[in-house]
Amino acid sequence: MARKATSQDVADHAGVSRSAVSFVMNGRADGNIAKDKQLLILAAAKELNYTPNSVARSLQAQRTHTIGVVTDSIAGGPFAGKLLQGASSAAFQAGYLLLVIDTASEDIREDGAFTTLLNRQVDALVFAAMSLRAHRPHAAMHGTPSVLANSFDPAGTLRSIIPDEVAGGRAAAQILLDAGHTAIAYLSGTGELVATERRTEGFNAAISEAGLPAIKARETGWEINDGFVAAMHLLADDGGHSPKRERPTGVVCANDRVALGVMLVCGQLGLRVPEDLSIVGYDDDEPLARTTVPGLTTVALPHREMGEKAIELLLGDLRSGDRDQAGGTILVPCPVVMRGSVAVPAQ
Amino acid sequence: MARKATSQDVADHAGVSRSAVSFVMNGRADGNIAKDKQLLILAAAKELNYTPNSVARSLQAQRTHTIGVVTDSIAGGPFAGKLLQGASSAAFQAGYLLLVIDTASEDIREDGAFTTLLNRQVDALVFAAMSLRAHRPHAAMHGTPSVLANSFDPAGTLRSIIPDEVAGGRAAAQILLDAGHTAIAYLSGTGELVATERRTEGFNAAISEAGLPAIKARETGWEINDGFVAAMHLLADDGGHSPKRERPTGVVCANDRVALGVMLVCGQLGLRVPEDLSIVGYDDDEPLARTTVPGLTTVALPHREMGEKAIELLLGDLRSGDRDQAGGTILVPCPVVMRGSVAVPAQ
DNA sequence: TATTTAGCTTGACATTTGTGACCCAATGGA
DNA sequence: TCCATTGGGTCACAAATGTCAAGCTAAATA
Repeated sequence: MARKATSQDVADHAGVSRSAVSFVMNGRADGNIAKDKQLLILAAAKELNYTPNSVARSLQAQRTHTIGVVTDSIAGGPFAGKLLQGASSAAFQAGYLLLVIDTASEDIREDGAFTTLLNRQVDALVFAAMSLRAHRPHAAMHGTPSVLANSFDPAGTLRSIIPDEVAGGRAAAQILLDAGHTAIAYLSGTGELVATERRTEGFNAAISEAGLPAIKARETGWEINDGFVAAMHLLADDGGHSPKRERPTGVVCANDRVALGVMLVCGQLGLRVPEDLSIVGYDDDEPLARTTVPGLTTVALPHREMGEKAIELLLGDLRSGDRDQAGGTILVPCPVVMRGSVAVPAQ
Repeated sequence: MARKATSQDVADHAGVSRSAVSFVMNGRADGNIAKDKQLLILAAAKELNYTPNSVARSLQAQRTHTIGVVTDSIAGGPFAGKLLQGASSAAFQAGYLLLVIDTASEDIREDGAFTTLLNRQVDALVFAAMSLRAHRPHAAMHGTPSVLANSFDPAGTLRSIIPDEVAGGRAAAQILLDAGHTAIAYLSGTGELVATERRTEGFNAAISEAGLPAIKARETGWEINDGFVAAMHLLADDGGHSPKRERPTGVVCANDRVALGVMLVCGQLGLRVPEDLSIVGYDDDEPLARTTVPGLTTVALPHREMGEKAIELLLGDLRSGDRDQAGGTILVPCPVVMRGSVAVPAQ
């Protein structure tokens, strides 16, 4: 394969000037170039299979059709890449490509990442965190269309796209309420994560609105074993020591791994899921939640959608030509994924 | 923030010509530019914080310092992105960035992906599959430095980087052999995957070299539940129906999810891991393998290393200026990850 | 003093594209 | 006949860079 054909090659081949080729390729031919010559040029272009050199085009137009993405860690969690996949495909459809730099959570690298992207003349910037957290946006993000994805600016100067965790927590509770449960337990995870706080807020709101007494969250870790231990305390018969402790018929878990731990305890104790205990997970940790028996009903984190939304927003900016945008928070809903781990409580 | 500074701006600011600036920035100043002017130019560059516009540079040099990656699916498996992470960081260190396009396993998109990347003048190409498989390389990959990662060309015209699955299967067996096990079971997964075949080949070789009788693989699926079911058959006491069936003291599993299923059965049957049964997984499915109790000893797939290796190879090509490379297969070893699920067998 | 030479500096070109300004021929109207 | 208009097409510029060849100044040599 020789050198790529240039517009000059096409012009020579068709016996016209390079400008004529350019006009045809950019849809400005009507009224400038005769119909027959248009066809001639088009034929020549096809024969040499000419496609404009997008580097030269970028230089001239001052637009690279490229969006820079700086991320925490591509391979971090189990849903790693879902956000990127959403962003990538939304961008590609609009003729844009992504330049992704992974800082591996080392803040020192962030500065280098942004200046590298700026040198490359990206049209817009995204900062994406792999788990929801506050993040002060880099200086480079002002003066170029930018959004934060799955993270938010404490100062509120930049738009941020985050999951609607409050609604998510509410939805998780509502799944059980709708099925008719009243004895509900809540394993909340631990730490001061903002996601956890908001989920708990939503959960409490739903319980209270349903007219049930407040439910105290039981703090657990985030792993299978943490769910296992917590469920042991929660479900095992204590021999009648504590007075009239009611065993819950449904439980909302901090994430799907914890939910799996609960499932395992049920197996051990001879409790059937969902007949004896309904379980709701969180995150839609796919290979896990889909392959348990029964499948885990869970509230999904909308990673893919956040990625798509981020790009949509930026493309809007680019079309309208705005340089700097006001801040604001876009909440993306957390859809409920119904599988088989929830049922009507036994009488 | 105004327009980015150009080399002309720096030249004006320092009172010299643009060429002088260019010389200084590219280390060709000695013997061409007086020392004091060099300092002057450097100062001006720093003050305007000038960095060369890499689009213009790319156009001029016919090199974009960009490598195109076409992939099956970024968010496919649980290790999705590890390969990309390795590639990305290796590239970044050398001043290259990655342009990644995800075809979502739809072959129709592949053509568009490659031509898009070619238009963008990428210096090199990678095709990466998320699970090991044969893949006929796209025409675009000839004529530009290219490699296949985690996939191989049936015609053998292109270099491919794949895990050394034979050695991996051998290593899995060897872990148990080294610990002194002789009663070993093998849950092999199912389907005609090339990875499985090679692992089995390696497993059998190790067993035979150890002087043990051949072990028949038990086909299972790939999920937690498949491991659960298989282990039930394998471990449950059948009440003495089959004559003198020896219970294995160690088991090699097709992947970590299957291994988890086996662990669960042990819990149910009251068998302790690793005292009563040693378990070896495969894949190093991280959040899972690390958080079981005990941690799962497993053979890791070298996704990260394959990504790094792919980039190293391509950077070598680019440095040497070769346009087309001969085919060949690079095997990347699968390292053993020792955790707690293997012990010396009980007497 | 004339001429070479070394050191330093700059002008000009090439990379490829899109586009505003321009040119030419022909036609229509005055 | 002359001017203006218009359709059809081209020239030249701008985008920012790297580099080669040429130019210039001052010192050094014959």
